[in-house]
Amino acid sequence: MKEQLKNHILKFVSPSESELKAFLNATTFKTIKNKEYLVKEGQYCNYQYFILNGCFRSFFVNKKGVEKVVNFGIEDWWLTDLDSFINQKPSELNIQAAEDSQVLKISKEKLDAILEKTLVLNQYFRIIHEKVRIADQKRIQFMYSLSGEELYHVFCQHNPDFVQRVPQYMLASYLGFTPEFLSKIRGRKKT
Amino acid sequence: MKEQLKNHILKFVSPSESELKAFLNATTFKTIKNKEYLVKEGQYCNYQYFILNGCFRSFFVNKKGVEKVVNFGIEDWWLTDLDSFINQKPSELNIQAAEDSQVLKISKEKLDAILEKTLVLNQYFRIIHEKVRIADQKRIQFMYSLSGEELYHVFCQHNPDFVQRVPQYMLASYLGFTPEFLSKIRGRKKT
DNA sequence: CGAAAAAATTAATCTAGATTAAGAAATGAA
DNA sequence: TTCATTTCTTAATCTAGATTAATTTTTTCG
Repeated sequence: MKEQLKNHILKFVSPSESELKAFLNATTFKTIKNKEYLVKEGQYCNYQYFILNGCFRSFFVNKKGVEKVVNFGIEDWWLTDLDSFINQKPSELNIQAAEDSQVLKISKEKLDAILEKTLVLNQYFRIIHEKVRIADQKRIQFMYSLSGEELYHVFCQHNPDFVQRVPQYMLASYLGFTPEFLSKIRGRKKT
Repeated sequence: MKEQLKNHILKFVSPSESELKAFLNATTFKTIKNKEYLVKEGQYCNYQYFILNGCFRSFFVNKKGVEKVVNFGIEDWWLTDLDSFINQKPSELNIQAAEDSQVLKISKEKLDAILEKTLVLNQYFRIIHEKVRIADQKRIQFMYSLSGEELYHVFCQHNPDFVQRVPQYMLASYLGFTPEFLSKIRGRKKT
């Protein structure tokens, strides 16, 4: 199943056989059942996770005790609490499986050692970061310019398959409103 | 003035003299007056800008014709419209000086050529991206959990110096509300 | 300096979405 | 196949912040 990560890397950069092998060997396979946690608030997040299949949400709990979904992750995405991972501090986020899932994980020590000396893998992760930043930028732009109802419809158009996969209340939270309001929207128009 | 960029790079990575020189030589100096544009919506953004001094805002204009400030940039920050720069498409953002400013710029061609072969500079930009992603993450978390009033006070606490430097209406836009509302907040409590 | 432009304030009114509270459906485990 | 848990819906009420519009203050620059 490391083929899948290999293919993902080859989409963006051209490592030598040995560079690729060294990296893939540094990863380990893990299975997670729906509702189980990859990372819990307060823990140190010492791994970066590549999702092979399944689905995750990352969320935090606000002062009122409400869960706020910050992100989703699906096949072929890298997921972690970056702040915890990079700065070695307790995580403010939880990362929880939203389906039975499989991931490859790599520890900070191993990743650091590889990034210390391998050009192509720095390129790979630089490119991944660029892509995420562009996506986040788009998301902020949407959040700044669309109403809740518009946000929902745009999200459904862009991710028609994905909408089916997570409960409505997670989607509502991710889009920045309450499940009751999402329900109201869905009552208005059929999408 | 390329000393400043050099020092910034040395904070994060350890290039050889020649790697450093090659990179610095690829940058060119530019002065911009307050209100002038580095990037305009619709243009291709072929440069990445390192701010030596001064201040910039990036914004887009929403459907209703209202300017939405997406980000600010100050000394020692890299600034660009990433989507336009990376994917070579017309920019959706404007980047405008909010003070008389000075920058170093590097073209996409030159940067690509350098990143093609230099480990340390890939590390440098990877680290920059990591930092920005962590900051963006924090920002999204704040936006999801704080009221407008709280957002404003937290922002003032974290950036007391900066608050003086930009007009209130830009700050309001950046925080996601109207200048009228910001004015109301400021009327309530003194900060 | 003084006029014009840009920025900030104030106040009245309005609305998208929150909150609260029940009940209905769906899912799941035993 | 049933009981319990989780998820979704509906509806009434409430509020943070938008909108509009007029006024004042500050900045700019000839």
